[in-house]
Amino acid sequence: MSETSTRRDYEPVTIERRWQERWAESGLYKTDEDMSKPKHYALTMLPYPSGDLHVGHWYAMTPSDTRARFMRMRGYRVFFPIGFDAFGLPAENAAINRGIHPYKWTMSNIENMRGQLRQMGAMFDFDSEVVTCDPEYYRWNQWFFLKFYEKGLAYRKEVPVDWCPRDNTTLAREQVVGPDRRCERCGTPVIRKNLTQWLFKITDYADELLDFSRIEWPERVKTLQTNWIGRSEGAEIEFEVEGYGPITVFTTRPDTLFGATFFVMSPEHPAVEKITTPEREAEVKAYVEKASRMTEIDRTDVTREKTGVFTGAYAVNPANGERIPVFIADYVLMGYGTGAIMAVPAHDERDFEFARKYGVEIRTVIAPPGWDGEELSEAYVGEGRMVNSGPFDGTPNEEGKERVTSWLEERGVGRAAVTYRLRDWLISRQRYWGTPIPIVYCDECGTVPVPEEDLPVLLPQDADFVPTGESPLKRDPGFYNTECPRCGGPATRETDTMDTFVDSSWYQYRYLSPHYDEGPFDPERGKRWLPVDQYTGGIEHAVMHLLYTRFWTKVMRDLGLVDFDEPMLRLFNQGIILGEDAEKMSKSRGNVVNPQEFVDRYGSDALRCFLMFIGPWDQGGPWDGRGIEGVSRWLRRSLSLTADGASDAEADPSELERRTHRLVKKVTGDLESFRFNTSIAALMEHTSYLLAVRDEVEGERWGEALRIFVRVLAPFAPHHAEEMWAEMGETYSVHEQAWPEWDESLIAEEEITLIVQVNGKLRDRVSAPAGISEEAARDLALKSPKVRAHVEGRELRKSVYVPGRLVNLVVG
RNA sequence: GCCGGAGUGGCGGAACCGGUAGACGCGCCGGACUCAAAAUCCGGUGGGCGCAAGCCCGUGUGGGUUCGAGUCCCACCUCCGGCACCA
Repeated sequence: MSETSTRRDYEPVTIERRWQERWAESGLYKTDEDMSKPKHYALTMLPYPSGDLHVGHWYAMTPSDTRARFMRMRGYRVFFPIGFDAFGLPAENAAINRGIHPYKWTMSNIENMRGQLRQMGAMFDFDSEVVTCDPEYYRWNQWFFLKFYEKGLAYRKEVPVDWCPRDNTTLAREQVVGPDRRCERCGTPVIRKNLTQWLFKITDYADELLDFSRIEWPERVKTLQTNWIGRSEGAEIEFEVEGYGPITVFTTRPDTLFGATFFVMSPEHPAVEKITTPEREAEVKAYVEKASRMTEIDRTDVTREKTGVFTGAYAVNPANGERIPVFIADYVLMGYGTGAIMAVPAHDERDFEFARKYGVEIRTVIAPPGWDGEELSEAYVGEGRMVNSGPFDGTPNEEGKERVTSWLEERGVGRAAVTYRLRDWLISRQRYWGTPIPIVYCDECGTVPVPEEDLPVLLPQDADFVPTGESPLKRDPGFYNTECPRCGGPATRETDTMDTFVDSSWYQYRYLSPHYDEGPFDPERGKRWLPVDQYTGGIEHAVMHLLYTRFWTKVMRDLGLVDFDEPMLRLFNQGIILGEDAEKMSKSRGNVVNPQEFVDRYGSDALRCFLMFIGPWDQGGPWDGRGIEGVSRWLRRSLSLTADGASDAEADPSELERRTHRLVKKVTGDLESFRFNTSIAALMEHTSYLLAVRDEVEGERWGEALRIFVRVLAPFAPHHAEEMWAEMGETYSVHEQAWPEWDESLIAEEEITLIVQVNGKLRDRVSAPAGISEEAARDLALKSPKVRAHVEGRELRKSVYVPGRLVNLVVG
């Protein structure tokens, strides 16, 4: 029977289903607990249960699976769990639109997606699955909240918050994106509100979060987080405001203090009302009023002309005792530093613009190179020597920063200070579908945490969850009204729920023991598996999830729950898979690729391999519907390798061996560094070679070469490799086989192709023995007629020899 | 404006340490099989000149370093991502 006729009815879907069943029956992917092996905790970001796995999930998860399988074959015990990030807005919105309860909607989606995940053929250990909307899970969100509260890391405060008018809830600052400040979820521009909200004190960890020395993460993420935290070093300086008292400013330029010719406060600064003189009151009030009505977008528009009003008050510059006018202006933000600044127009562009407009003195105190004493035509922000600065004249300004700071310190009017851009994490959400915050308010006892033993505070099933701007839980009397755990008197519950980023901040710990009920995770399991060795997921979480989970782990360490500092040692960010039109996939564009269609037609392995083949994983790229055909063709062709061939043994056996070992080396190196695309290219190339020599290789050697090939293929195309392995009569399962080793000495070739260049230009390729000497190589090169044509009649000045590769003849 | 990243055939991409530019795949062209088509298989495929051997050009642009540059350095252009009145 010819190979084409046996393969004509090749049906990947049938084969794949069969193996998936066999794998499940035999428990092939139950987590290996053999403690004699080194551990490898591989984690892929958990999906939101939106209903169906889209091609983006495949793009994120199947290469992660390939990597995990590779580690398993290399002798690690691998933990590769999966779960569902099940709280959040889409469930509620779907519920509102279709009248289904969010719980039902979410659970049926999860059920559906579990099946789809199995179809991927990934080695997920489904026994460790976590569903974050399960009380068994969110109970521990509440437990953590109480621990944070005890440590003073959870607090409630009236703060200006970003409010999404469409989703009817507050957002964390990280969840407001773009220059026009839109909601990260729905794209609606956010508005400002003042609300009393719960926050987590992530700023306590700002400095530690800037330290990436213990993790191998992409530079990109480290930079994004560093910028987001935005550490600025400088000084706090107290300015005495006449008739009021000291007001503190923050500056990064204490060296320019002598040039502070005016003082500016944010319109929201609490002292504004008190310092304003009666004759300026009306104007100041009007300005404050106007500023408060302005949207955040207009307020922070850099291109807007600076405005402000004089308060009538004067402050004293502590450096030189000069009286300087106090203004309010909306370019000073209450949310950064102290909400007040010393304005140095000569050395700050904003202050310069303001001073020009309002006729304030612009006094140079840092001399630009070659400065002749005249007034500057624009702010000079560069380096220079201090001038007009009393005792500091002549000091280089960088040195001046420290000297002025200690001078202020000695006089008790200033100190070195650090300010961050990072704000505390606002976790309150006015929505139903989230973890209730375990706090009770009692008239007698005030704010009372729910005792640990009363957890979980269950989310009521029958609440009316339509959002109105207030938490739906407030309208549920059964939930809202309760007893004070302290005095037993009547009390009410906190009705806000937690940001869903709380759920994903620690899920990697819960996976270890999803049903453990004495703590968030079983410490014994933790010792075996923590921390996560390799995390994979999208870059979009750089300053949200990836920052929160680092914060969370540091708090867990300080709570004595873990003994390490970082949750994930290594991180790899995959790119985004785009539509065929190279645009982001979206329903409105109609360019969404449904993976199911391709699974049904070509099989999971073809889809997996195609997604890995498309390009570098961190780059993403457009989907190419025809490209998958090529991958499918390759897999089908490779299947015929297992059919018996003739055994005339004509092919060069060392060539087969060399290529096989070279393949192992190549794929091993590529998989170590996530280069799936070139791995697949090498596998394809090797397949073509094997097909070409198949009838010319003696049986034993052929079998050995093929066993290596199939094992190397296994992480990429797990079903396909399993099928080939079985057809070869090998014992189940290929996925329990060891990753093949390669022998460097077998890779080396005896004959090399020597490149011959003349003046750096390629002129010929000649065959030469591998260890050829420089002299011999040069002589060989000079014998080539092609080379001679370029050398003849010219002087050979020198030659460059790269052993085993090339010889370059330099002629004049 | 500031901070990252990237520009290579018709397309996705490869070239990992400065040493054969374009691996692998798609597409396209030609051939085999077929009554025919699909599928499959074989061959070709950066551009220009040439019958050919071969020669010249070619990795966003311009310069530089080097025996040799897609790769290193300088300047610039374009695109993508992030931040942005942060004192």
